[in-house]
Amino acid sequence: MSRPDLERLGAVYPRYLNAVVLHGLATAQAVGMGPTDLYATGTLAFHGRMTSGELAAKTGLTTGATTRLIDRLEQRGLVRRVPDPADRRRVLVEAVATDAIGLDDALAPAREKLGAVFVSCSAEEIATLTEHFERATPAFHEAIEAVREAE
Amino acid sequence: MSRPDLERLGAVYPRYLNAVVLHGLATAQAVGMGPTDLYATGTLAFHGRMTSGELAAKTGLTTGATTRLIDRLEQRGLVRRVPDPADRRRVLVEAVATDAIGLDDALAPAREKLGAVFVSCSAEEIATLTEHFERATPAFHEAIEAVREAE
DNA sequence: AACATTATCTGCTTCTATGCAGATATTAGC
DNA sequence: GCTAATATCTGCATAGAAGCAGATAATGTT
Repeated sequence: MSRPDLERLGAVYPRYLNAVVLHGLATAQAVGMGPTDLYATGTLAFHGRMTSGELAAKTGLTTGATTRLIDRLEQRGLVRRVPDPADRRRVLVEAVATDAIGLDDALAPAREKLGAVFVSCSAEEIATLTEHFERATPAFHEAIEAVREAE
Repeated sequence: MSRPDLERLGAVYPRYLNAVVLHGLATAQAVGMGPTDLYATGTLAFHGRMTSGELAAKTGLTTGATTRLIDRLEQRGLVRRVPDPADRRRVLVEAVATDAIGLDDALAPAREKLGAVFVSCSAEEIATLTEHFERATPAFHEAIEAVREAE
């Protein structure tokens, strides 16, 4: 953070991240689930099919806890267990494309407020932001792995 | 989301938010606290002094649960209770400027990976990003309030 | 001065996520 | 085919967060 323009970013960015995570926690509470459950569902939706073990690795839970996690999600109809035909020990888990939980409603305020922020941007700014998000996403995932390994 | 450039953003952004929140959860776990506790501490650090009641409102907890929250944070030396001289029923809570918990270490990977993303940006792009974060932060806080009220 | 209101704290209870260790089922290696 | 390794599941135990209702203390209101 030596460049002068990065200075200001260094002050703004932590507050921003704090707000994003707090919003995530509030959203989970609004739909009546724990944060882990909600964001594991997101992970499944974005990543696609995944074995129980992979999900355990991504969430940082033990395999036992992950079984229970999947149970909870399945009970709510958010997720489906599919036996892996190639290896019948394994269970593939996939997100169901239904909002059985009112997540859309819970995210409505964020969509509205953030939408307003984005709409007022020029096409060029949107391009810059989109590219940033695209690059930041894997960076966060790598950071997650690194943090978990550091224990 | 009608503009063509917003289309792509709409696909990228949810994944990005998911990654940010997951990283927040992993960080909390790494420092051995619950997500609420960690991000309440952040809120205190950024907002400055705050009464117990205000903190309760910001976290969405009851006042009783907030008392316990402050107890936990105080025990870890992250926070200090200061009696309000103007109104002695009230307790002001303020963040202590010490990293008694290894948060800096836990955030190191994110700083590194994200730092790499930012450093490769032009000054103009950094300006765009900084401005966006500045505007998105209050938007998220408003969304949090809206979600809480909607219950 | 008496009463109502507000702010925080405490005792108690509950709920739920998680870990751990062992069970079960399947595959892989020799 | 027998043994070892792997993947998921189950039983049990625990810890910890959070709610609720009542207690305490301070302020404001008439």
